[in-house]
Amino acid sequence: MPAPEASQDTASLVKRLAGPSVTKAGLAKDQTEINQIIAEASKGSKFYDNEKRKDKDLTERIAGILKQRGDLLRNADIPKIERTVDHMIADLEAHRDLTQIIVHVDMDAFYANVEMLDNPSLAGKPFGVGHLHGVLTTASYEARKYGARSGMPGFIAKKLCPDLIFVDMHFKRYSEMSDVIMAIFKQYDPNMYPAGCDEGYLNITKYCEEHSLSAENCVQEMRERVRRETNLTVSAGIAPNKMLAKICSDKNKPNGQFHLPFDRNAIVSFMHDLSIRKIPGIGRVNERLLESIGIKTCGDIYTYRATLCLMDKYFGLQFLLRTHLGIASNSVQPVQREERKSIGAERTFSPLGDKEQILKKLEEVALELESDMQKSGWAGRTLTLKYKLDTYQVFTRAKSFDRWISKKDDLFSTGKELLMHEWPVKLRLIGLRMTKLKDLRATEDKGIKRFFSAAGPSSPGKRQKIERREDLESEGELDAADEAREDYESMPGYEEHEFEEAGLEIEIPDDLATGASSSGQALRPASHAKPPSFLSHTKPASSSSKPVSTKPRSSAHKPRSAAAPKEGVRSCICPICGKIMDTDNSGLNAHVDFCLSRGAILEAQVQSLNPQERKGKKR
DNA sequence: CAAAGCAAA
DNA sequence: CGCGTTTGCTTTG
Repeated sequence: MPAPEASQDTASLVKRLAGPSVTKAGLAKDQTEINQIIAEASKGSKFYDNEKRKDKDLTERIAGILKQRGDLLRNADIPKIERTVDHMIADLEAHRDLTQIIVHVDMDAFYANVEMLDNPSLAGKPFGVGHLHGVLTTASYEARKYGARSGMPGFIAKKLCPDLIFVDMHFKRYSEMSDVIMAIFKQYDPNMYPAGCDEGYLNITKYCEEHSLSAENCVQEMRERVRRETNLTVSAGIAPNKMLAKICSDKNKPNGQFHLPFDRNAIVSFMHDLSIRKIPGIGRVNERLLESIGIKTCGDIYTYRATLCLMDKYFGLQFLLRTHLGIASNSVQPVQREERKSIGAERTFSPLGDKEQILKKLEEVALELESDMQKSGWAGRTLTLKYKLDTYQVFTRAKSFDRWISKKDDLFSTGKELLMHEWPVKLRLIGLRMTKLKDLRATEDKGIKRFFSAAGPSSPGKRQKIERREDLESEGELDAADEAREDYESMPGYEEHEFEEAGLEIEIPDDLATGASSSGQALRPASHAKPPSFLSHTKPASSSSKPVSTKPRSSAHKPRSAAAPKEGVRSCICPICGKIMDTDNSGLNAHVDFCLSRGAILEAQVQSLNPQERKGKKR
């Protein structure tokens, strides 16, 4: 037993080292001991030092937040604030929608179980999919009992479970099986939303109606079909919205399902004792931030509502209130747009300091990116170089162009240019990412041209976007925009499934129609009720914290490009400058881009007038 | 616009 | 022994 560190709170560091996917388990009896072993195995490494540094940073950040909390609470009219928040809650409650039956389906230890299918001798044995020298993508349930988990480095998993067997990955197989199960799910909801290759969301309201089935029987039947046709098991959660369904699918995993009563009180009490860490969107950092002010469970959110209101900028009051109430989006849609935001490639290697060797890696990455971009038909205007020092510190350097980039030579030379500016460095990872993309395949499907070219939809590529917005009025929840990616042709390398709770695409508040504007809500910064993302650095208290100004300051806000314009064909108005134009969608987009970047540049310039000197260490 | 950081699959 | 990859999004400068 290692003696407690002399320094300070070792607990948070030990927990951090355990990795991000420690959440549920329900398996390993003594997580503490496991965490100790992990910490022990990591000690002395550069990775460990880096985690230690991050942990210290976070601890300091928390100290700053707590200090500010003290200042704010000192001269605040708590009862009044609480009344205000209670109004917000009533408002949210008034919009609760229990009419839709949402299901989250999640394959059990997907990769591992597929491997077991192809190699029955693995049954009952502890094994992990991955290499001893890499990280596990999945661990069999047997292995999980020892604390081995996905995302864990092989050698640590081996330490926890000496008999652990390492099994190679077979993406082709997983993808194949994925197609099979998705096809089954689609029969229950043609609009289902696949969230990765082994899970998805369904709205089975209609199916149940048409087949006179209860939700539970329906899901039971669906799971049984999957098992029959693939010999794989799937767990499911049934609830009135995606967040709840996601949480529920984990409740009786593996090979089980959980049905949450569609009842307000049942839901709120379900949330009451639920750890905030189970909420999709709340990760390790946000968990610690919330815990620092006393919030461990969703029930605690209500207890500390006044504090949260006062510190909305850090914690995202709206999001947390909805979480506390168990309210979230219940909109399930197919994968509604190919609006990809970025495309990139990166690679880790044993630390290198030699220029030629590093440039070689960069070239490989550039080549890979070019190939990917070509394959999927993209070009971009901003290239970002990412590099990780041998100390595990990560940096990014970007450069924008006035033309579209996609060729390897451009990628490489730009990446080199950006990198040379940082020289000398010793790296363990290098990567390139293109943003501000242009869809090379979409140009002629868009806008008016589409009316003339009755060409076959045969292109092997992607679908076009399908915007639709009318349901904005519909009431209840509604996502502003569910993201979705797709073609997992060139699949990444890992997925991290399983038992990690993992996320789901988060729900999106959409302050528009819902709550928000109506009643007098105080304090409503442009803070989306999105997931939290309450990071931000400690900042001076800016005494402006008066949650009592019954006026939502909505106007002075930068027009979020995504929220406004839709498929325009004829004349449209630029949401930024108001100019009226006759152009198609891509024309408008180009103009909007221009407007936005013009504003951003101006802003950036203005701000850089008073330098801030804050660059840090590096080297 | 550029850079850092969080989260999720 | 040697702790991954891809994407999206928010915040800060």
